[in-house]
Amino acid sequence: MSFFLTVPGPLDLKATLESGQVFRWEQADGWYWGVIGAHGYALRQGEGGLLVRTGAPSEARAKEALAGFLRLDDDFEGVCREMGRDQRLREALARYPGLRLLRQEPWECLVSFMCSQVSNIPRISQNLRAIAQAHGEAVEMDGRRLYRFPGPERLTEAGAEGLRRLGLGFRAEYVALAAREAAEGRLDLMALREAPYQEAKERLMALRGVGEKVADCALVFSLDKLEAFPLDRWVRRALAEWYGQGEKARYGEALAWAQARWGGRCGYVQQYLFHYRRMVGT
DNA sequence: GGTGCACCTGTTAC
DNA sequence: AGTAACAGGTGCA
Repeated sequence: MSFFLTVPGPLDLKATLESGQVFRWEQADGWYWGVIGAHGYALRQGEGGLLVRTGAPSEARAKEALAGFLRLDDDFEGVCREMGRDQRLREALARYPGLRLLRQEPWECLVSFMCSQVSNIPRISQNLRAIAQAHGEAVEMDGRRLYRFPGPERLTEAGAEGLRRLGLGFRAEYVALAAREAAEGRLDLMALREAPYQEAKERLMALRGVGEKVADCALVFSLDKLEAFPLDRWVRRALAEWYGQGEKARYGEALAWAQARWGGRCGYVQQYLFHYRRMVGT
């Protein structure tokens, strides 16, 4: 099935899918291929929206899934107007209009950022593809084989050793432990969507291998906590160079500074600072 | 509570 | 081509 998805406001598909939020969307034949929920999708930039091909059962269901994934329920243009009051963000917005935050599936998102520590984007992608290919359910679409991300039960079976063989290194143990907690019902990620920021963050940080930064990534990219502000090397560099903040400031202090300044826009601001600073180069 | 080191291994930089 | 530093942090002494 194929159709056109009208999107209000700017949407830059490439920047959105390649700005380090998601790691498994791949470009081929001029389309971006990936899985949302149980179905395969191919997306392509269009004027005023996206060209969509999908194996989803109905157009209505596909549109609903895409609206959720792309966070079309956010007032993106309103957020941009507010961000535009800041000099640096205005530059970033001019350069990358339509860079969106995504609403990912929490389990894959958590695993993604557990895998991200002291790694790099090519390797993170490789790790996640290896996990999906080895343990995920295949989804056929238009002659391509895509994979769903395996659930906690399956990754519990795979175990730390199995994950290590896929190249996760020391992160394998962390993922295996989190998988077990989720599979046994001690970790309910979906429930954290309803919990307040601080409470959800504390639950995540109780997991081995999840510190403040990884927790904030899971919170902002999958658990609807747009006040989260993941502070990685790039964002710290941006705050130091552009806002006179100490690059070595304690996480909590830098976070408080950002939240006081940007409030519920922190998620979007972080994404723009990260992407812009990374594109500017070292 | 803060500091310094180890952790797997693919990329990247000489 | 080969080698060393570095990479979207975190746990632990």
